[in-house]
Amino acid sequence: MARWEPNARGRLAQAAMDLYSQRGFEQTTVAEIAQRAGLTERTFFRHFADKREVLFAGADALQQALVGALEDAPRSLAPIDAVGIALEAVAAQLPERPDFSRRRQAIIDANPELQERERIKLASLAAAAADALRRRGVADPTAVLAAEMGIAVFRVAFERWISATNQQDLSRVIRDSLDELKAVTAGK
Amino acid sequence: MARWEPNARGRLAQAAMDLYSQRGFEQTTVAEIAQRAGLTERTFFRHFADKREVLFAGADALQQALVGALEDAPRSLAPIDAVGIALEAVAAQLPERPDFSRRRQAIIDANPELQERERIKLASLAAAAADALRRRGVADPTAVLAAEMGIAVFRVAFERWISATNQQDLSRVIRDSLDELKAVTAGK
DNA sequence: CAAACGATGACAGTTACTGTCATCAGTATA
DNA sequence: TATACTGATGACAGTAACTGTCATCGTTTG
Repeated sequence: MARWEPNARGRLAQAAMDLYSQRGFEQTTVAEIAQRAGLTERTFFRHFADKREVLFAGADALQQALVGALEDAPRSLAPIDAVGIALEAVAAQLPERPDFSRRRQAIIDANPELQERERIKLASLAAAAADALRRRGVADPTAVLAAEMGIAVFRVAFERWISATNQQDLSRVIRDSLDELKAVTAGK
Repeated sequence: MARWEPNARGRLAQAAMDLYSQRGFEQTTVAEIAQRAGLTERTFFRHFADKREVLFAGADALQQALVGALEDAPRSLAPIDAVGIALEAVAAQLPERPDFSRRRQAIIDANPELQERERIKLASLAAAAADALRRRGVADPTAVLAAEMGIAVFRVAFERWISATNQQDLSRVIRDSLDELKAVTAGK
């Protein structure tokens, strides 16, 4: 018989989501999360670097999808369009239904500390995209700007996607938002 | 005679900059900052919301300059060009010489927590710019995208400006960077 | 001149996070 | 089969960021 219940990390993440939803992020202590998961506070910090990180553990997979897609994209594509393809690869990593993303985003939107972490994760995505573009031969500052624009498009599209009224695929919303971006910088 | 030495806030900010530079942000305690300023830890937290905020207290003035310039800019300008003018107004708030900005940025670049705070401050600038654009009659998502583009341009330009080799005005670097942005989204 | 004010100090309390050592079921090794 | 090793967890003490609260006492105001 196993010495411990399996999937400690998953239980911690679930307990954290539940408590952050119910009481709010600040009003939840790590001790409470650990207790609900049947573990100790110390073990929480072995699985997650800090109290916020439990909501952002999935970011690594998104970053890998982004970079992989940029490496595979046809070299003939302009930087901004390669980024567009990469954004759709990121979208493919998310569940088809936005329910989970909505729950998670509501928690983040209710707390400034979590918004800080979200922004730095997005900045990290942008930096990884810029690196991948440079490996495609795109020079700075074009690489940085194309990457930042891609992330801006993703943010706008994601927000639309999880909005209550939206009916479309994230992939579709991304394409539309990218087109609007191109119109903006064309000075229209 | 005054009951206390004047400019407690300024002394705290100076002490913090000095110590963050010498020992690094993490290795500096708030108690040390307060002691160097001749005050107590409790007083530090009356002037600054947290240990990071002491490096970002100037952000309010930048935001006001940004919004003011957007309100004053000719309505005939395309959103992205109005944003360009607003960025130059922000630049005018900074000292002409990048020395101070370099010192400050070196501290931030050495610490992830400070980078989080920097990013959320920039995000706040972007949100304020988007609001100002909406008041100019620019619809979403154009307003959001133009604002985010502007902040991306500012980041790139600022980094160039404080680089050791740069000789140009921040204002000039901003104009150049904005032109490069336009080239990116034109699909070149 | 008395009362209200406002910046600061003193001090106790909470909690995020870290370092360190012990525990012990499972696994590899001699 | 006995022994050593491993790896996830617990136990526990410690640091430091931040908060709440009350006291202090020059300054300002009526």
